[in-house]
Amino acid sequence: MTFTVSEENYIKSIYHLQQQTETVSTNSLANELQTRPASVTDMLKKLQLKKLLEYEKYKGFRLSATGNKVALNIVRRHRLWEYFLVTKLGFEWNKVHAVAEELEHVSSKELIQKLDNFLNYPQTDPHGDPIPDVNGKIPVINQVSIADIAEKKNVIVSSVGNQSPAMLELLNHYHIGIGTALKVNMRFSFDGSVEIKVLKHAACIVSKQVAKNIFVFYD
Amino acid sequence: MTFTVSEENYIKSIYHLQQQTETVSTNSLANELQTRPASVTDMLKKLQLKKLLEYEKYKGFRLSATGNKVALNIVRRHRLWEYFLVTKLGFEWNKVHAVAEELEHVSSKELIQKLDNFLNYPQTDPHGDPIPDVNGKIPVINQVSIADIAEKKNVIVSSVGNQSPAMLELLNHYHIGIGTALKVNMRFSFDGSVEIKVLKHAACIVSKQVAKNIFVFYD
DNA sequence: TTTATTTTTTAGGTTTGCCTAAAATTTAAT
DNA sequence: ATTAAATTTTAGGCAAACCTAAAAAATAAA
Repeated sequence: MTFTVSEENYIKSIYHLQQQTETVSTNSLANELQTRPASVTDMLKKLQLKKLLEYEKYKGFRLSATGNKVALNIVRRHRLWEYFLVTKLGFEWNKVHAVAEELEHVSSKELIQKLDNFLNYPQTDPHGDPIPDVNGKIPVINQVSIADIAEKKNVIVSSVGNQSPAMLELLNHYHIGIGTALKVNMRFSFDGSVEIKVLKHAACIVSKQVAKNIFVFYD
Repeated sequence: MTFTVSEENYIKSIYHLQQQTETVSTNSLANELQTRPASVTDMLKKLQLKKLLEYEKYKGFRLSATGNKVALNIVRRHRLWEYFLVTKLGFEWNKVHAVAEELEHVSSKELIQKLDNFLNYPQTDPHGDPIPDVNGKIPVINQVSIADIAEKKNVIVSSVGNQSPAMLELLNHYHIGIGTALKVNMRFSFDGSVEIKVLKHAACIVSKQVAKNIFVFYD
């Protein structure tokens, strides 16, 4: 089965919103896609007809098992392209999203299989997010937010929870990226802010909000 | 200025048809795009309005200077992707067309610039067709068809004029690709067919029609 | 538990790109 | 030079994906 670019965008957005809330609302999806609630309702009907969606009028909705598989495939394509753009073409990791957004809709199965092989089957994209395999299986990465780890521990950044340009700008400023080695010096219980020390750079303090979005490996 | 996928396909097809005939007809374009003449007329009006086309009712049409620039940019993207697919992802050179057809519509300028750099600024695509540079300049490749060269000359295949699957199948069968070294043993004046000898393979005879489509370097 | 507010859906309309059938024009044949 | 045939355009429609404005339903507040 094949889908339009628009359908794929809806499916992908529903998938992402589902990670946070059990069931998705029309308004939140409209907001995510920068479109109108009425347009969302239109598309919901189509997706339901195609058995990609579990949907009852006025009751919210979520992807069906099939819909989920389709979503994972789109996510897979998106993240493989992001990895390609950063590691092969030399894009900055905070500038790949828009381009990957276009590339992900190129549908050739053979293309993605060969791309995956060319990239040597990467496990995560440049933001540290896991790349689903051909069957939609997502590799498990053991990680904790630096808002939650013990002080004085040397750790490696594994991923970043929020990928807005604002967040990425901040991380660049502090010289933090995937793979960066850092240490949590101390945590201030007053507001949950955290003092961190990045190798070869002066110690700095990040807010709890930021800390929650920086994940590091643990075993 | 930005164009829809459909507009880009029309522009590209008009460009290609123009290589053979001075002015393009509605029917031939409809045939090329596997669509109906009436649909073509619709689009012609749009492209004319956007100043991409010189067009007079019932009189045929051709790309304007602007239209030509746009076309060259699309051709550039298409051929860079083809080169990428063959040299990096390991696609067979006769199977890249369809995939490149999708990739060419991804519009990011930065993407194409970085891709070109990554590929090391190739001059020709896997079929030997020249790749226009950022400014639309097409590298000149000195070549002649083997229908026209002297006998007993050792030459290198530079490009193939017809890229239909049928032609590419035939070439694969005779072990002929871009860069293949071969010699024209003799030409039969009766029908213009040509006996050629590919290095390490038995001599074989190709029809005049095939010979006209095999080009080799000369200086 | 009514009433007010917010959310969601329906109704009806637009644009893009396609279609068929019929009319207009050009080209070819008698 | 007419007539016939082929080509091209117009007219009117359809589906996808969006929109606004109004109606319906659900949720929150009084």
